[in-house]
Amino acid sequence: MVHDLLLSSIEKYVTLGEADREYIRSVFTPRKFKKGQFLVHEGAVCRNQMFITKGSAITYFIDMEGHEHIIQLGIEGWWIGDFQSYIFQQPAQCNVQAIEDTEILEASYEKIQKLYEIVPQYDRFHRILIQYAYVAFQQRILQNLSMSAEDRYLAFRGKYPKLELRLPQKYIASYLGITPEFLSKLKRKLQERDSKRE
Amino acid sequence: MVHDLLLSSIEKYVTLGEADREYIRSVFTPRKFKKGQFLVHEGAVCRNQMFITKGSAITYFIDMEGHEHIIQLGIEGWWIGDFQSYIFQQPAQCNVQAIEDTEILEASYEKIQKLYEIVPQYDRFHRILIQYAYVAFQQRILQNLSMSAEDRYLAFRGKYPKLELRLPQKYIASYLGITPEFLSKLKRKLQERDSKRE
DNA sequence: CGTCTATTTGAATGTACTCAAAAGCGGTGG
DNA sequence: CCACCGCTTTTGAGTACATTCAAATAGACG
Repeated sequence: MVHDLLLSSIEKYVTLGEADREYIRSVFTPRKFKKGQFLVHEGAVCRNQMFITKGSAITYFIDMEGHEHIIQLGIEGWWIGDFQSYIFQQPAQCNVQAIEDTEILEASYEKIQKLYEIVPQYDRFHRILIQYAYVAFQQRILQNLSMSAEDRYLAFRGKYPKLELRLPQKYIASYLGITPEFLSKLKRKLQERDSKRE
Repeated sequence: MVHDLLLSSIEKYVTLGEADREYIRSVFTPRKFKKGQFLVHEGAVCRNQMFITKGSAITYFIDMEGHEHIIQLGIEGWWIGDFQSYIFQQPAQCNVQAIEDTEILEASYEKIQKLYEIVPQYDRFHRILIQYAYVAFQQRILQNLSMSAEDRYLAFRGKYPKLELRLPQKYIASYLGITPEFLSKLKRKLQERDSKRE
């Protein structure tokens, strides 16, 4: 039911027995957030592993000039949180906020530690998850270093067509590392180019 | 002797017994590279975990315009390689190259898998290493998104004063995501500002 | 319907890049 | 030991990509 998306997401990477599934279900509890609510506040410790089952959320950082920069964004089926804060159980540099009305499954750091012991496959899963997250960050650094804003936007659209439609443009701009104004101009330029082609 | 730096680097994060140390020593074998030699070639699989005991090396990516972009740089006491290629044992997108005459300790993927079983503390160590690497990438993304080239350069100098002195400027520029010409201009501007202050 | 926020548009500006050329530096061979 | 070669760094002029600021327009929500 509620946990199906979570379990199938885990089982993409590791094989679980029915007992494992049952235990994982017992560890993760549902929670709802209204649009705009905070899943994690800057300065607080991110105490939970959080998996989105409905809606969407962003993790962002506020720099010294007060500008927001989105590190991570996610919709249902994705993990969200301040990973850095969670891993080291230290105060978060980032805020995590719901973009739509959002439902998550969450489990505390302590419960996850225990889960690792009882379901070693989950331990393995978590490691794989970190590795993928690491690789995703590396790709993002490479893109930021080597591609223009236009190319990054096109790559984003290609990779996450669903997000493009659901998230406000300003968040996509922030994720890409450009201003919302410039993204708007980029989009117009691309549209003009498209219409000329016909 | 040769393995001391490696062991003390591991023991910063986990506690080892003498038997553990002995086994780790047996797994890692030394290897030397001349300045300019490749530790890993693009397209080949990065088969080894590599730890620098002397010298320095960079991991870089070549984009479609033929420009190099440095993802990672390291001197003695640092791990180096194409982590993505190593983790998934897939062909590397990157080259890894010695900047000075360099000596490393290396262990194959298979040997490391066995090491995980025999020395569980090494398993734990490796996980911690990935977590730190992940966090470092996140910081780098944040810096690229929120800071000017000048601020990034100053942050780099503050964080890695040793590297600043030993590596050619063009590699530092590439790591920071700017052209060598522009870094040269930045340095002059900073010098002029310093001299005025006196 | 009115308010609040998000998006679009335009003009002026700034940061960083490209290209080209000169200067510096290190290694190598005569 | 010096001269030369190749590579790195510096410098300058012109340019491009992206930002800032301000204002208008469009959408979303109560």
